[in-house]
Amino acid sequence: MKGHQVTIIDIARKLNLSKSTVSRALTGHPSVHPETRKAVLALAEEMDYQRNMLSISLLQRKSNIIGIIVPEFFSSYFPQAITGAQEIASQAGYNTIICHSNENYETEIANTKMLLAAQVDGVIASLTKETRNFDHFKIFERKGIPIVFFNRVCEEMSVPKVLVDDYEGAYRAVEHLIQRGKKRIAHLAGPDSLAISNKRLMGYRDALRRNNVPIDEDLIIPYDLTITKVKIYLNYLMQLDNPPDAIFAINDPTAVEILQQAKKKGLKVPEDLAIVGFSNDYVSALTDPPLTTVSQPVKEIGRAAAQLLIDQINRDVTDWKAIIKVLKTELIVRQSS
Amino acid sequence: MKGHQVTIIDIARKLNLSKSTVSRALTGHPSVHPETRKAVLALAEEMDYQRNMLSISLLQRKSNIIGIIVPEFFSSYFPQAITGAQEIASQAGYNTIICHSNENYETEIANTKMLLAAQVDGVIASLTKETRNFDHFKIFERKGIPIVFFNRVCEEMSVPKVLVDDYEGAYRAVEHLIQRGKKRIAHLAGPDSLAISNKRLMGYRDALRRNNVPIDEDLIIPYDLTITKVKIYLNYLMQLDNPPDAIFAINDPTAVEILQQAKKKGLKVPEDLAIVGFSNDYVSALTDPPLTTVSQPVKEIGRAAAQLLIDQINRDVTDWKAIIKVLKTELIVRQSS
DNA sequence: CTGTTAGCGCCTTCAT
DNA sequence: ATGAAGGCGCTAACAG
Repeated sequence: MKGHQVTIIDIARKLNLSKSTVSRALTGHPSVHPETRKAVLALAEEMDYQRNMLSISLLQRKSNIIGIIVPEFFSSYFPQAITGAQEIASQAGYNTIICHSNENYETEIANTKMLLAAQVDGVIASLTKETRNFDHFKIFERKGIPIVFFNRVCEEMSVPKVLVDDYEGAYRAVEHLIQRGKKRIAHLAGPDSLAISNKRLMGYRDALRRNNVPIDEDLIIPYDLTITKVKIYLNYLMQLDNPPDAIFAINDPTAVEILQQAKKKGLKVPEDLAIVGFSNDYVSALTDPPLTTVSQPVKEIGRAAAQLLIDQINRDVTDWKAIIKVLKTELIVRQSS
Repeated sequence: MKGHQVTIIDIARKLNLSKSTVSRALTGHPSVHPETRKAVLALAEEMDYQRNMLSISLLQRKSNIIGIIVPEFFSSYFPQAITGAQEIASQAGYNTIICHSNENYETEIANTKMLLAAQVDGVIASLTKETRNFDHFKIFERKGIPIVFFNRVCEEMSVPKVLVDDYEGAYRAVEHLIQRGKKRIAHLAGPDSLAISNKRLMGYRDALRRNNVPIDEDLIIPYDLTITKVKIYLNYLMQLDNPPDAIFAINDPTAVEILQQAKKKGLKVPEDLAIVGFSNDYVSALTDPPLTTVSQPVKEIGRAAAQLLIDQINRDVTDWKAIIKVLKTELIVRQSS
């Protein structure tokens, strides 16, 4: 934007026309002489004219930008979800600004401020594991900017959300381990700040309870998703008097790390220790042995979130609908269990 | 942006001040009464006032947005590179708009048009495997908008680029296979539209040549990076009268797929077939056996690209420098070779 | 079919 | 220390 930008005025001058006529020709307005239109379009092309969205956004009070905030970019989950969201957004004429909060609450706040300043028309977000206060998200609501959460959602805000049946998925995963004959099933859980952690934990508990497997609180370890800590918890678990014979992990990166550490300890998977993850990340099919996991339709989640958001944007603030969309998971049984 | 946006005028009215005074207070201009400033800042806070970047961008003819175009989001490479780039960009006060071309030439063109319309101050790009014409990128140069390529760079444009020593990396990888006693080393190469394909291929050839291993053109297969085709090529190779005893793959996803398919065929890795990849993706350490690969400092590549871009943005068009930064790779030997 | 005018929200002269 | 005026690039309303 440093060199001289070609504007409508440049074209108007060269063609001896008014700005408005040029503008009309460029925007496909019907009432403009075919000859004039042709001349304008030809010159615009020749001069590499490009509409300045900034001014249009300012004028129309609509930026056609959607902000997306995700906590990390490490697993294949969020990149995939973003891909789905962008697909729908760009079809609807929206650009996207992607932010990662890097699992950091302060960064998340900074991201929301930035999106606000950028005048986004809507926001799709998934929380950091640290987020317990939601004021920075509530500002959007107050300003009439719709927001949609997915995966890591804000429970206390009544806005659209896209989820999977975490409880169900966890339940089936654990029941599967029981059917495999496992009696001491541990759960490496997520932090209790995240609703998905709690839902998966509930699925775990209920699966044990209904199958009359005693619940041992020592086998339930909530952790902060810092992958390097997995080793410590695995050591702890295996040194119990009555160690687990299976672990259900909150997500695939965790399961993969358990697997690596278990192998290092000389444990046989699944004989000594069965492992089940959650999400069906790209890696989970490639490990040795391949990982049993609960798959979710990640791209579809992104698509759904974008669609719900665009619906909200097109609706008047007064009839916003807090639709909660729950997608299905599927248990994928591989050789780690 | 649908509800009423709080503007400087709103604040001015409530405080019985002029717009300019409020603006000055907000921007930290020195010549404003401390009392006034305090009142303005307090009210701004209370009203959730947020500066409208659109108008500022329009006025200053600088959007503070950097566009990033990458071909895919599937391997961990591009997400990681983007993370590095955003780190530097946001430190320097730039937002980023991320586009994926999805390995599609037309989409790449659409992306560049969009970034142009969004008035980005600069662009970081990595080409699709299909891109052979670069007019859509040259427009940026012509308009005085700097552009930096990384990984998949445009050879015919004299702009900053960030690369790794692909030739070196490939050379060392192949030499390593030779040292392991392999005699028939195949290369699953990338499409010749990409410079990195050719450089890695040259490294492969030279390593064989200098070590007096005959080059068999039948063992060199350029392909379009469509992962599903790997199976076909592996079948072809293994059915040769004199099949390969090792394969050097253009990248890790390819190597991982070769590994999976080889195992399906009952081949022992590395005894029957050694495999080496390129990039040290997250997965490559987790496969069975873990993959030998050439690692690159991906995040650092992203950082370097962003830094070079910001340097260009801050320089006058007349003294843009086409700095080419080459980062080091490192051979990581694991059990697949 | 074309031209004129006004203004989106902000900052920057220039004036007081 | 504060105000008033102008304009970034564009479109929409109102005139012909």
